[in-house]
Amino acid sequence: MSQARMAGYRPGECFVGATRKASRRLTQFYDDALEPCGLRSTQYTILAELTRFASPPTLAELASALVSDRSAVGHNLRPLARDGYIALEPGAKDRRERRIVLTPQGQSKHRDARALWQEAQSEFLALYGKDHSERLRAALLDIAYDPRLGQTDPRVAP
Amino acid sequence: MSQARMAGYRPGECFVGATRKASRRLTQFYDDALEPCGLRSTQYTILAELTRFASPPTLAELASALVSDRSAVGHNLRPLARDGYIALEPGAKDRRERRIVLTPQGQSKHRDARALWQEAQSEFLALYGKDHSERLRAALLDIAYDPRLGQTDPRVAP
DNA sequence: CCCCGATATGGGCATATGCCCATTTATCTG
DNA sequence: CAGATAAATGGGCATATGCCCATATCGGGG
Repeated sequence: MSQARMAGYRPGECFVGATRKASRRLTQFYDDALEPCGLRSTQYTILAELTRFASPPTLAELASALVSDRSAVGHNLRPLARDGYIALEPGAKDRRERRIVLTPQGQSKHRDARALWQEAQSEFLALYGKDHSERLRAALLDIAYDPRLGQTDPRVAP
Repeated sequence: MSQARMAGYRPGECFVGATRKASRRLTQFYDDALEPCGLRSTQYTILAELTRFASPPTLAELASALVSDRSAVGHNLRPLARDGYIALEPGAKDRRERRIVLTPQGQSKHRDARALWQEAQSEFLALYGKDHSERLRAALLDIAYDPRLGQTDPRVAP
């Protein structure tokens, strides 16, 4: 939009609006950085989260970690499974479960992507400063994991 | 996920990951609050942004204000147009433009939704405190409108 | 006035997100 | 153990987001 039209504009005061705007801008920033490896921010985040579990998580466990809906995670896994980065294995004890396994190709892709991610991460830190950035991230994670703001998946509610 | 499995889990350090997680949680919080009026957070945000313009904006102007892609905004407008809350009028001078007009029904719906939104907003403020909330929002809007993080729409790039 | 490059938008595709409902499997209760 | 209940997931639908390409229109240089 032109500077003239932008002049009278003031961003709203809505917290979800501000968060979603920042989310879109940052997604573009990280997507640009990850572009050489062919992963989107969401896909990189999923591979990275998988490496944080001691053993392959179920869909519900990964969804909980990602503060996302189980079905959404299920959908998000399809392109990754199609490209061979993850595999879904039936649970050994509970055969309703699907354990999400990072394949060797997935581990390799994660290492490649991590280097690109680190560049974006460092650039962001350089732009906003370590203290400010870390306070901001802590505040965002407080919100993300705050059960007072609502259940991530209503099917889990008591 | 069970407390036992959650115990060993630590959220990542990625800024876009944290922002997207917070975005998903807050979207659910505001969506729940807006549910009685039938609007989603995104839709409420669009109606609210439209009231901030002195005259009906073009798609590109609204997309810029929302830190979103022009095509995405075009798609987002369809349900709102279908339900009669907005209308697209050809630009008077430049007939390539579509000016986005808030209809009387849209203005009415916005008023109803705003009351519900205000409740969620107040509840959020009560949970996180005025100072902390406002600092957080300012930090997020800084990021959202920071051109150093990338163009929102590559078609605008030089 | 006509061509040419730039601009505003639309269509199509892919991924992202979440809801509801159906199916499968586990567990509990009598 | 049979039936009811609960839990884990998948399928289908709708919206959200963004990319690429096509189309319509505008504005400037001959």
